[in-house]
Amino acid sequence: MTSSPSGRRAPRGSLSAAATRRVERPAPLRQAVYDALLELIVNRTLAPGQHLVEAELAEYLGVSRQPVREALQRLQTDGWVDLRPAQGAFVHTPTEEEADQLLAVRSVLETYSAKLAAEHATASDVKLLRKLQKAGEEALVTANVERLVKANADLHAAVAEISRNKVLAEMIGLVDRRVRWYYTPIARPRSRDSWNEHAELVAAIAEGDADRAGEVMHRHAEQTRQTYHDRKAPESSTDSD
Amino acid sequence: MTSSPSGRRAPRGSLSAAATRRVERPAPLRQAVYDALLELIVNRTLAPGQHLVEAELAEYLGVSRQPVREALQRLQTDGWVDLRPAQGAFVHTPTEEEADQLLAVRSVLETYSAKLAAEHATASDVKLLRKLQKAGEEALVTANVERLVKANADLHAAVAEISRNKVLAEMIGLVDRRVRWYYTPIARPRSRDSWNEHAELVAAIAEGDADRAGEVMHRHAEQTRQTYHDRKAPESSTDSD
DNA sequence: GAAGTGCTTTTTGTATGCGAAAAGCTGTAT
DNA sequence: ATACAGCTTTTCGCATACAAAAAGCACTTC
Repeated sequence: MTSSPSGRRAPRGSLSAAATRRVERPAPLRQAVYDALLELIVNRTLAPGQHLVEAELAEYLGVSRQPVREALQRLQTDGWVDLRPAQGAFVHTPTEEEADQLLAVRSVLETYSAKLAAEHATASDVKLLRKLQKAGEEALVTANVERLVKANADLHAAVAEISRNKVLAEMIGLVDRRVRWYYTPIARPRSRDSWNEHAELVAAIAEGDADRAGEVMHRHAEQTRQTYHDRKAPESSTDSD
Repeated sequence: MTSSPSGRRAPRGSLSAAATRRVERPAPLRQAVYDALLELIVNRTLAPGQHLVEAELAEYLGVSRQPVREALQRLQTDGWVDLRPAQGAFVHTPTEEEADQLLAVRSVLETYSAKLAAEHATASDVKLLRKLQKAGEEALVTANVERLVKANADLHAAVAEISRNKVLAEMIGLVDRRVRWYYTPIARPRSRDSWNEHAELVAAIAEGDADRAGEVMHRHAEQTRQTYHDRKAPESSTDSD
């Protein structure tokens, strides 16, 4: 939006170094556009298969085509849209096969992530996990789907973070977001079990038991995968939460 | 089976369906630029840390800044350059930590890939693997480093392909290329052992022994990782064989 | 009436232009 | 001589302009 240059003055050397938190960078417009489009895709405003016309998006977002183009191309490499050579961008249509493949890869990555997390977790890490676990269980009580999804994502992201492998964490982030996109419409039924498994996982990490953490996470991921397959049969029209 | 979703117009009855090879698309310029820049980075023409000026690259490649920009941004998401907000692109400088993390992720992904490959390999798949194995051993004899690196990449890519998991294969492709970038300078010494392990891997896949294939690949990947660490400190490792 | 062909419209791909931010340099004052 | 301030240069980020390709439509023809 309007990023008015509100007198951001470069601090002189006289300022305390600790407080000199790198002032927010001009925030590249393409990033904002990327976020906006991703949000529109994830919440189904832009339907799978839909043709995305650069000019339309540009006008809708109030920017020129250039940032839109750049955002679309990054969306492609991240698997959200298909960019056909001289034809433009289409919202990616997830196939059953692809969903399963993503879930399989996720399972492998998350299992490894859990193992590493158990090896590296500090006391404060465990504290954070317990906090997230609690937040998830609270969301479970209120049956707020949106909060549940976020709590789930936060916990998994935290585990990935604690694994101390940035490359791994980044990959998990990408895969998880796409899995969530496919999975959200049917996320409700498994929530209870899912959080019980999470609790088990946190316990294993707290004990520093890598093998057990990996095993629990593997079971958790495969369970999710199974649930996806079981649920896939009934074509749900609109699930309201 | 998942048929083509929508509107793929059936070819005229008069045309042979098999021969209707989709004519090559105009080949977007950004793709050519991406490939060119990646090549320049991998072969060290563009050194790590170097500042890449759009205008210079554009002139050098004989195109305008636009395709260069788009290529640079994709290079960023793939981890080859760092795009600092208002400052431009810099060739990514791999850290020791990052290399190890990549090797770790690669190990996990490739292990899973090998397992799947053992489960899905057909007779012709095995034939292909044996051919690639033979090509590698020949390259080993001629001691042609470039050919060796390519043969190695081809074999691993083939295994990923045979796993029948496209998502996995794509990820392995990304990770492997970066690993190779870090690893190539020291690729020579381990070639012999490496190809012995490859032979073992192919055998396991041919037998359809998923556990063994996974175990062999895991050992192979961890060995590579170890070699990387040993080599990094230019100790007098004398002969590794 | 149906099929094929050529034209028009739409949309992408590439190039260029312009403003702004950051880095570098020079001159001056202490 | 050094350090700071202000200016200049460089380079990016975004907008716009133009050309080429593809899709859609209407017209013609058999």
